Amino acid sequence: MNPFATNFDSLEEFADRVSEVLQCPITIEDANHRLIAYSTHEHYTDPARTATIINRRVPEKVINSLWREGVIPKLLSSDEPVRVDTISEVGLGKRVAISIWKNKEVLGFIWALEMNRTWTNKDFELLKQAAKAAKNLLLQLQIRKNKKEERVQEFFWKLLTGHFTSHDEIKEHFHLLHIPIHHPFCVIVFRFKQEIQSDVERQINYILKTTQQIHIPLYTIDHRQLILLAIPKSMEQSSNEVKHFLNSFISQMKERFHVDVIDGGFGGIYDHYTEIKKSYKEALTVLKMKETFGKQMKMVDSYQELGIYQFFDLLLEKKREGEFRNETLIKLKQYDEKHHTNLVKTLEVFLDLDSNVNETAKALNIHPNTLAYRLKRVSEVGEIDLKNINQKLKLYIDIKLDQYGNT
Amino acid sequence: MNPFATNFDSLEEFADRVSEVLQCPITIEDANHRLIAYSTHEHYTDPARTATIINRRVPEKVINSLWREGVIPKLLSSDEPVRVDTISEVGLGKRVAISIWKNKEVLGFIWALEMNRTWTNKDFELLKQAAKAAKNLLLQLQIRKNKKEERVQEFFWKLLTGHFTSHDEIKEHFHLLHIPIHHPFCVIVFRFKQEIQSDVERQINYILKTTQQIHIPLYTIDHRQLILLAIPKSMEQSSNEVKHFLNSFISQMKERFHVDVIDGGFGGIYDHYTEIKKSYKEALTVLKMKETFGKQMKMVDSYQELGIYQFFDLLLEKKREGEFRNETLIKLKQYDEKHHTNLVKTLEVFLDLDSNVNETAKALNIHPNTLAYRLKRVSEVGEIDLKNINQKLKLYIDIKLDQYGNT
DNA sequence: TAAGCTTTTGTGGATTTCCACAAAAGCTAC
DNA sequence: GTAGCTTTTGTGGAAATCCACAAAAGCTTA
Repeated sequence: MNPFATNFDSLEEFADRVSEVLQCPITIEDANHRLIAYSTHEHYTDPARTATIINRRVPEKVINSLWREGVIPKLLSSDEPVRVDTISEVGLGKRVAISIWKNKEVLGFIWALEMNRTWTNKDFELLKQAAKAAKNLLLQLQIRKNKKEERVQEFFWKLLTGHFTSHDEIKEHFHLLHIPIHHPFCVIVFRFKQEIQSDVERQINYILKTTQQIHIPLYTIDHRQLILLAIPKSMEQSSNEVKHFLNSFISQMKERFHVDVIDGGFGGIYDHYTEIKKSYKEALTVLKMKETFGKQMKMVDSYQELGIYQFFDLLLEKKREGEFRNETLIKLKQYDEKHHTNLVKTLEVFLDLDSNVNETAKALNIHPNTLAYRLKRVSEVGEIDLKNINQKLKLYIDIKLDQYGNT
Repeated sequence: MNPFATNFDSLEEFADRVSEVLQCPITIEDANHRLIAYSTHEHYTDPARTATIINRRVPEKVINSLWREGVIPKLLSSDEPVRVDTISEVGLGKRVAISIWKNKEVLGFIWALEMNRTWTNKDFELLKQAAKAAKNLLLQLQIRKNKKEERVQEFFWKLLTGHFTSHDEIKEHFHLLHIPIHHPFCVIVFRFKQEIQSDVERQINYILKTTQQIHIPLYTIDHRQLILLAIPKSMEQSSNEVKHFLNSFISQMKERFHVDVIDGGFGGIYDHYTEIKKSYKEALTVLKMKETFGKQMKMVDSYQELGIYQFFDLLLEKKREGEFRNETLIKLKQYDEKHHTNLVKTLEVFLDLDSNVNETAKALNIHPNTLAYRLKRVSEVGEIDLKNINQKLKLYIDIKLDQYGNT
């Protein structure tokens, strides 16, 4: 007879019942390792469980360990109980886990601390029955969440498109939707290789809900793009934190789910909620520039780091109107064309590398004297003084702009 | 009895009559040394006169010599005949000159080659009578010119404000107004210290009409500004020619007429007549930037030479909208404020001087090691890598933009 | 006033840059 | 193919830069 066949008023009651039957501490999580319920019988509890209960979610380092050990992949691929060995670095004692399924989707997990006893086949069977019973309880949670989600999505798009005009008005909305928020914040945009389908969406959700590097009160998906509102933890290191999250998100998507994220970028970090739109636009600019200037933008993730490329859009627009003709560049290009030389490219690399002779020669695989000769040629042909920053800068920008314009 | 009391059909006839009476070659010029008429009796003629007749105006080097020798100042200040000695460098033989007056204004000059004879008092008297007689003949020319001038002015303003849309249409208008023109051209703008009054206007006209460095088919005056349409002689050196003219105009206004021209600038050199407006706008931008960035713009006259300052207007506009916040600059400025240091200024000079340590130290009157220390401080405080051109450039531009914005 | 900090100046040596000169290699056009 | 050009690579020495270390000077604060 199924000991979980009765009706339960709450998930807490259910957790206690399972604990009672299996004689061990029980923790129930949703698919994103958020704590849903836990048993309260006084048993031994390991540090991992304590931390989970206090934070109402599983600590990220524990999740990372479970991925590394292959526990979670196993749970995501079958509905059988999985034995987990001690992982002492993260304070995790021996336990048995099982995933809760609905159709082909995992709704959550039940974790049972193993204590000092041997699990019999009967125990495993009971756990499987518990998982089945938990399904219906979890489904009810899901439905309530989905309704709210729709309203939240709409709200986020309004923020991104600048629908609201006052900081306090936005604050009020966050409050009404029970979304905890504070500043400073920024918008992160990821561009995926392919349109984001619902399975990938679930995986994204998983990573976003489990990460504890930064707080993500809102996110939405738009074709190949994933847009997040992110709140870094510290004030000082905010930019680094976001950068770090961005990179770990991309590598986790790749490693855990084999999903290719082409790139990501984030806009300015602001305090005023009306600046969400701006940060969003800036994040998109970062992506655009990274796409155009591949190589040299490799390490750039933020709008701040874009440097002069911040205003390339603006300049390009003017350039299209025929502004900013650069005689020097025209002459150099003509010369290159005619004599099959590489003056422009040489100059570009030289300027890229902060006018460092040695590095440039190395980068171009030429003798330093060859570089010197070419640069002398550049001054002559282009009638330019490379010691004059103004001329130099203008030329540099025009070279870059030229590439940008021709893409 | 006055031998010039009769009516003359043309100025040529008049010139011949004067030549006959005084027994020497006669040349009549307007106030700007344009040839109006000359006698044709076969007499000896010096190279200066020959060149004047062939070009229909006095060669510029001859005019310059006459200024240097004090001849022209004398002619402009009295209606007495002036004896001019040989100036062999410019092929000018001995002659006697007199200015033609109407009220307090000089309308032109009569030049008489002295030949190998001695001038008597009677001869001088005759020359004075000739000058008086020439007055009425010249006035008729003036009136015809003034009417045309009004139409020309209107046309020029239409060009400057972009009233015409087609190159050929403009060409046609030039043709109808009998204004010889060809490309490439550019617009030059001078800014005077004070509003330009009619006496200064006449002096300006004098210099513009006598210069042969570049061709000036149109010019107009607008409060403190003088706007020219200029056509350089050569294709290759066009920019240098305009630059040279610009500087000599300013120094001539100063030396000859004691009129202060604050500054001048010229726009791009273009081929298409519809680009007159653009060149004009660019010339104004040059003046604006020279005003704002005084020192470092000293040698800059053209839009080309403006370099990165070409798009400062554009950037400033964005900056006013709250774009381009530069964390580094903010931090540096805060640090300077708090510790009474000069990190920003030091950095600015360093970047101005193309990151040259020695020159910067010299310019700031500090020890090179002090500079090194300050730069190290800049990297630390501003969290910036001065070897990264992108960061460096952005910071440089933001520093300059900051100054520009605060003026 | 002394202690603790930042800033300036000094010294010396390793490294890099700059420059002039020259030989070698590669292209182009007759 | 060879003469005349441009381009590349090499050598060596003067000048400039970079860097570590340290002393001195200047400010701030208890």
